[in-house]
Amino acid sequence: MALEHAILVSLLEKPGSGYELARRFERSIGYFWTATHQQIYRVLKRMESEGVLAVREVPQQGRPDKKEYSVAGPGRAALSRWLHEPIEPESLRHDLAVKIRGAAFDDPAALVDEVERHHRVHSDRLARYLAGELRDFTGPDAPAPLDPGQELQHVVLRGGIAYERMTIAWLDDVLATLRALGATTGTGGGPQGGHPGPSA
Amino acid sequence: MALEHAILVSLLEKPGSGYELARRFERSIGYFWTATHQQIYRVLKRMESEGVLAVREVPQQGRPDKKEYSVAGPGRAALSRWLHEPIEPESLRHDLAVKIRGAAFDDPAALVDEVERHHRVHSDRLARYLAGELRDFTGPDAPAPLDPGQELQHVVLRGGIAYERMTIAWLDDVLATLRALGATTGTGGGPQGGHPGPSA
DNA sequence: CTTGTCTATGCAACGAGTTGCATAGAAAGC
DNA sequence: GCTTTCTATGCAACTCGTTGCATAGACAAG
Repeated sequence: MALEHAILVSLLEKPGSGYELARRFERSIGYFWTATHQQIYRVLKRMESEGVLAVREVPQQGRPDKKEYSVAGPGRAALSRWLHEPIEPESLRHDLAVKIRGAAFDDPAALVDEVERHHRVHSDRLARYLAGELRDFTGPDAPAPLDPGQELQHVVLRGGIAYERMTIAWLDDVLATLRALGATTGTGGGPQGGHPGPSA
Repeated sequence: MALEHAILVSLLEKPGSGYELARRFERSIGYFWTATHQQIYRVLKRMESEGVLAVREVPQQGRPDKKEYSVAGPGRAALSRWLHEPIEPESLRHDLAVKIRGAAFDDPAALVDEVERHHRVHSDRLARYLAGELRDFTGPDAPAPLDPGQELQHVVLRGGIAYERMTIAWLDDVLATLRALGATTGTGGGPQGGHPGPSA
């Protein structure tokens, strides 16, 4: 399980509550890992009971108290152990690719809108990543000599940027392919809807 | 659940047994989806009981009998319905990225071997994908005018190829970053092991 | 003649991840 | 006054996915 380790890394970068972690997982850590608050609370509780995390009740004003978690000694050791273990290289799980192959048995043109929607989502993500890069690493307000932790965060972010750029280029390829199939008339066995391609 | 839909697509492309599906999921379909045989058998059973698949017992010689599944009418309809529903754009789950950020709290140089191993795995995958592309789509033995189903399979494969190329380039970036950090001496707080960088 | 590999299917148990719901005070907008 | 939004935590139920194990005949290598 890597959620555990993602939490360790995030808490080492900065201690925080389950709620704060959940928000980080929507932002920076979310570049390469996602988790809901339920999952996070459950795992935090387990990790605390195992002694890898320490908790501190922090009373607050104008908002509910929070439990601030930080990494205890055994947690650091557990992370270090994991870092020295080999892990399986990832394999993709891409629903959209399943849909694209499935379109052969339906109307390929009907997928154009969906693919365009994904294109917009990935373009937005790319814009956010690039803004984050400028803010934290390459812009004038960024710290001049980055420390090792920042260098590593930056290279991970560059990975996210490369991923989004690649995906956007591929979606352009998919759109061109779908439109070419539509132009030479559909085939599979599904319905044929005249579908004026929206301006790309 | 998209495993169900991946199975429908695969069985529409060609009917087959659970075992055969499992092997396809290691190859072509595996470019964008993975599943173990357990998962596949379980889901096949459920889909059959729901009437979306039809089974046929096929006796064989020299090997155990098999159950050949094919898509029934309701299965086709279910796939069509799914194709017209919007799906969530994917989010990454990249363990290696977690490790890279975690390396800030350990010895960054110790990760070089691991990253190089991933580099090799992705290079191998790329080579396999390119060989498959030549065999099925762009080589002299490939069918001259591709039918729509093949065009769509090809664009999905091009996605796999683009993904592997992007990943390999990023891993090069990661290696350069790790080595640069190693050269200027480690930092995080972890152990410092002299670690002669293996030849790139 | 034993070990290992390949085809082929399956159960049982567990762990990971999602969805729906509940609570509760504070602030902000209508 | 009412609804919505934000912070903050959590339970319960469910589905998805993985791991370990079992069976069983055929075939190949040592």
